Amino acid sequence: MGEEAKNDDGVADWEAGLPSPDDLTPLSQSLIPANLASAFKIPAEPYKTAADVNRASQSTISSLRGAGSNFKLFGGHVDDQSMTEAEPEEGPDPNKSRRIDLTAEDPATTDNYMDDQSTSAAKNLKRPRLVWTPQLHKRFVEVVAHLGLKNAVPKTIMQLMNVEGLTRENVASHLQKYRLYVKRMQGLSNEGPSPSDHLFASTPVPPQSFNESSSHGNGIVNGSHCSVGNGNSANNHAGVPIPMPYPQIMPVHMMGMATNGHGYEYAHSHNHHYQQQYNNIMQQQRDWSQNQSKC
DNA sequence: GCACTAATAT
DNA sequence: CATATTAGTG
Repeated sequence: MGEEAKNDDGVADWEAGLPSPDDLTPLSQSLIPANLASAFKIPAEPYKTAADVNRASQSTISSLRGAGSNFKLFGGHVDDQSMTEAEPEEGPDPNKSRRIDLTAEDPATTDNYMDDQSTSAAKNLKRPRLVWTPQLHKRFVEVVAHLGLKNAVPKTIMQLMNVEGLTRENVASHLQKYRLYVKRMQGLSNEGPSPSDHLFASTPVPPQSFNESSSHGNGIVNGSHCSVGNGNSANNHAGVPIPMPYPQIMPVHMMGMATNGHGYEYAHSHNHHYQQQYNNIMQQQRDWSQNQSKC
C-alpha cells in the first residue's frame, strides 16, 4: 500500500496538480456545516471513525481506477414518483406518504451501495433525473472554459468534470442548452441577463479559450500553462489532461430533496426557505476558481 | 460503431 | 422550463 502507482499516463501528473491534503476538507469532517445541516433537517452526519474514513477512501480509490478525484452524483435512493404532475396535492392516499428523509436514519443508504455501482457497472440503471445544481453547472462551465468552446464536447467535458454518475448524455443535454444560452448572450451583445437565465446568468461565458486545433492523436488536448499556485504547484508535465484541482463539493444528494426531480427549481418555487439556505451553501463553495490561479 | 449535434419527447 | 431521448450525420 502506500505509493500511488501510476495508473495511467496522465493520472500521476494530474494528481500532482491536486490540492494538498491540508487544503482539503478532511474526510472525517462533515461537508455540511452544522447550522445548515439543521436547517435542512439533516441529522449531522453519523460519526465517522478512522475506520470509516479508511473504508471510504478505499471505495474512492477503487472507483478511482484511472479517474481523478471526483464527487459522487447521487447518493442513493431516489424515489420514483412517476406521477404526471407533482403538486403537493395529495388525495387520500395514506399509502404513499412521504419518503422520509433519506438523509436521516440510514447512513448506509447514502454511502454504501455505491460500491457495486461505481466499481463495476453503474450503468444501465435508470438514473434519476439529473439536477444541475449551481455547483455542477459551475464545474461544467469551468471545464468548458478551459477546454475552449471548440474542444468542449460532451465526452471530454464529462471526463474532465469527473463527476461520478454523470453521463455523457447528461452533459450533452446540458451543453446543448448552454450553447443556446451563450448564443443568445452574444447576440444580445451585452446587457442585463434575462431573469429567465437563472443558472446561466450567474456564470460568465467562457472567453474564447486558447486551444483551437485539436490535431493531437491524444484524445484530450492540453493547453495548460496554468500553474496552480496552491502551494502544491511544481509539476506540469506536458501531455496530460488539464490539471484542474477539484473542489470538494457536497454530494449532490440534493436531488433527493426534490423527489420528482425539480431540484432547486422546486425550492425556488415553493420553499423560499430552502432557496435561502441553499444559496448560503453556494457561497461557501462558490469560489474554487478563485483558488486556482488563473493563467 | 461511436460520438456529436439538433430535434423532439417527457 | 429543465432534462431525457431519439434521430440524423460525419
